[in-house]
Amino acid sequence: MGLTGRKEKILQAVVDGYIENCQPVSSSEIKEKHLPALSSATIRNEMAALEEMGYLTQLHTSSGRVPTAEAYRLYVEKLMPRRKLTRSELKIVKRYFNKKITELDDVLKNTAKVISEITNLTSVAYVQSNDAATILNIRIVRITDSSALIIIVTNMGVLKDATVNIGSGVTDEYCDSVSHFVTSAFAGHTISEINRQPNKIVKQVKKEYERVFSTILRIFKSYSHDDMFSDIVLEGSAKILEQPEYANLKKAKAMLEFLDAKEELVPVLQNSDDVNITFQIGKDNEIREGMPECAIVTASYNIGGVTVGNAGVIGPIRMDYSKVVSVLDYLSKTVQMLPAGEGAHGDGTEEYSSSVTSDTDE
Amino acid sequence: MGLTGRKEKILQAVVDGYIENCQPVSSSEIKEKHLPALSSATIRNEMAALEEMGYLTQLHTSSGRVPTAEAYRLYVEKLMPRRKLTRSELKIVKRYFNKKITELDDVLKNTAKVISEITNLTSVAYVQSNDAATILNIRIVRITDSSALIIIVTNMGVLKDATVNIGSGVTDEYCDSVSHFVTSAFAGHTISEINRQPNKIVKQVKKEYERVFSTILRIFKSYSHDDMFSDIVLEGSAKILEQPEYANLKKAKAMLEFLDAKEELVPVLQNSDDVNITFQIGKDNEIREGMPECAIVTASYNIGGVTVGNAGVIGPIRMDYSKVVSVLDYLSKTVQMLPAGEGAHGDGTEEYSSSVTSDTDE
DNA sequence: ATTAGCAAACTACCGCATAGAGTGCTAAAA
DNA sequence: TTTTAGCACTCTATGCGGTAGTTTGCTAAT
Repeated sequence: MGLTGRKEKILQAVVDGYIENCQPVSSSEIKEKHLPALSSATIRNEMAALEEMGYLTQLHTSSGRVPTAEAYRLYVEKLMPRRKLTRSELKIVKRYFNKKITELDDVLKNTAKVISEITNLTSVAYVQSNDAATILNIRIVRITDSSALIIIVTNMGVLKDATVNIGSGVTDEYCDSVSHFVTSAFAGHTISEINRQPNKIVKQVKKEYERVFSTILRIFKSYSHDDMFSDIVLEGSAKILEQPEYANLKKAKAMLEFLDAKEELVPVLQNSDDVNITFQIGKDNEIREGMPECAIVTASYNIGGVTVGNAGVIGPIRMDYSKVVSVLDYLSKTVQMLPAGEGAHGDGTEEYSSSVTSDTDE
Repeated sequence: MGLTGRKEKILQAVVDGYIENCQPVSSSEIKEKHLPALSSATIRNEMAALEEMGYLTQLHTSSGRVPTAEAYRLYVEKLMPRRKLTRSELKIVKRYFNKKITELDDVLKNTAKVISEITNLTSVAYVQSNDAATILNIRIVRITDSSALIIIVTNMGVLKDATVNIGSGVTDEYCDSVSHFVTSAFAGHTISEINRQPNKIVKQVKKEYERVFSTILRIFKSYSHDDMFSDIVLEGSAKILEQPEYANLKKAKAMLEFLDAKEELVPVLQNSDDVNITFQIGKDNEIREGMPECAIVTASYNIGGVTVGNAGVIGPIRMDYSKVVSVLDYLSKTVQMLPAGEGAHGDGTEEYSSSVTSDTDE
C-alpha cells in the first residue's frame, strides 16, 4: 500500500529526528521543524495511521513515536536523503589513502579505519578469499634438509604458504626443478578449475613429486567456497558504547561479545555480489542465535573488476544511513581506482604486491 | 617497615576477599572467615594501622576496607597463594594446543585465547620481531615479467616478503640464480649482524643484483629494534564489561578505547626480558596520558631459547593474580616445548605464513 | 593487649508527590 | 470531509524524606 506524500514526509521526519536524537519524536516537534502549516493534531492523526501500518511505535501511551525496523527499510530504500561527503570527511579519507599502500590487507584495514572514523560507528572489513584467482607461479623453497615452503603466486597475490615434508637431503636445485614442474602443471588455471577437475589438469605425476602435489591440491581445496579462509578486521569497537541503545550494560556486552567472535561475523557480512550496498536492518539478519539487535550495512569492494572484500558498519538500527551510504559509496570508488597489481612498475613507484593483477585491456 | 604476621594475614584476607567479591571487606567478615580467635575490634585496630601504612582505604567512613594498589603489589610479591591449574583449566589448554600449530602467529593467538578463557579477562599477545633470527634461505619468486617477491626463511620462520622490481623480461631461471647468490651472501648470519655491518658481510655485489640487495637490506633494517614490527592480538575485549569496576559506562568506554588502539599497547606490554612475569599495577603504568586505571600482567614467551613474544592480561587492579600467574606460567612452559620454527614439520601439515609486503625500491 | 558496647556516619532502598510531556478523543471550524 | 482547538488522561522522570542496615571509631572494661 502506498503512502501519501504527507505520510511519507512525516515518516521521514520521524526517522530523521529519531536518528539524530534517539528520542521519541512528538507531533509538535514535527510541526515546528517540518510542517508548520499543519496542526499537531493532524500530524497526530497521520502518525496514528502510520503506527497502524507498522511503521511507527510508541514506548508507552504518552510518548512520541519511534520508527520500526520496517520504517528504516523503507527509509533506506526511498526516503533517505543522498549526501555527498563533506570537505572534512574527504580530508579523513585522504589522510588514510595518501600513504602508499602496498598490501591488500592494508587497503581493507584502512578502509575500515576511515569508515569508523567518519561514521563514528564500529566498522568491519574483510578480505575475501577468491578461488577465481589464476595461478601464475609456484615455488618450493627449502627450509630445512627435509622440509620446504610452498609459495603460490596468483594474479590476486600470494595466497598461502604451506610446509611440506619432502624427504631428506634435498637441495635447492631439487626444489627448483620441482617448482618448475608444478608451475608448468598448474599455471594459467584458476583455483576453482583445479578444484573441479584436478585429474584433468594434472595428468601424470612423477612418484617423487606426489607429496608436493597432494599438498598443493589441499591448499587449493581450502580456497573452495565452503571453508572460506578470510581475514577480518574490526575498527572502533569502543564506539558501540557511544550509542544510547547500548547504554545498558547487558546490551553492550551482548554486542561486544558478538563482535569479539570475529570469525562468526563472516556469514553475516557476506553480501550478495551483484548489489553494491547491502542493508540488514533488525530481524533481517538473525543468522545467529541470540544475536543482538543491530543493523549491518556492507559494501563490496572491487579492484580491477574482482571483488576483493567487503567492508561496512555495525551499529544500532537507528544509525545515520545517509552518511554511512555516502562513505561506503565513496570508498568503493576510491578503492576501485587503486592501481591493480601488475601494471606500471615505475621506478620508485609503490606497487601492490599481494593485490590484484588484472588484465585491464585485452 | 615490616608487617607483623598478623597484619600480613589480615591484609591478605582483605585482598583475597576483595578480589573475590569486589566489595569492601569488613572486620567481622575477616573474623568469621579467617581469624575467629580474634575479635572484630582487634581486627579493626589492625586495619586502621594498615590504612595508616598505605595498604588499605575506605570509600567512606562507615564502609569496609579496600586494598590500595600498593597492597596488590605486596600481594603479588609475597602474599599471594601459588596455585596449580585445575583439571578443567588444563582441559582448556589442551583444547587449543592439541591441534598442530606450525606458525608463530598462531601460537600467540592461541595463547591469548587460552588466557582469556581461563582467567575470564581480556588478554593480549604480541609477536616480537626479532633480529636475532638467522637467515637460512632467501628466494626470489617471479610474479610478473618485471617484479618478484622476496622470501626470507629464517630459523624463526618466514619473515617478510617484499616485492622488488627487477627489470623486465626476467625468467624463473634468472630468479633462481639471484636467489642462489643472495642466499650464499646472507645465509648463516643473524639479522642484527647484517644490520650492524652490511658491508663486511656483503663484499661485492654484481651491478645487476644491486636493487635486490638493497631491498633485502631494507627489509632487515625494518627488523632492527627501534622500528619494531609487531603483531598484536586481543582476545575477549567484551570481558572487560564483566568487571564491576567498569560497570560505569564512562570507564568502560575509556578502557575499550584504550584497547582499540592496539598499536599503542605495544610499549605498555613490553616487559623486561630477564623477568618471566611482569606486573604493572595501577599508577605503575601511566605510560599514556589518560590511560584508564588498570593492571597489566605479562609473561614473555620463548621458543628454542629465543623470546618470541609477550602475552598477558589487562584488567581491573582487582584481579585474580594468583590464577593469572598460574596460567601464564603454565603456558610459558607449554609454549617453550613447542617445536621451534625450524624443526619437525608434520607430514603435509598446513602452515600459514603471514605475508607482509614492504615497499620496494627507493 | 584485647575486647565488649555504643554512638555516629553513611549507603541503599522504598514510597510518595509533583512537574512535565505527549497522546487520544471530542466537538467545533473550515 | 478534513482540519483543528481544547481537554482529560497516561506515563515518565525527578526529587524528597524516612527507614533499615552496615561498619566504623572510640571509650571503658577486661
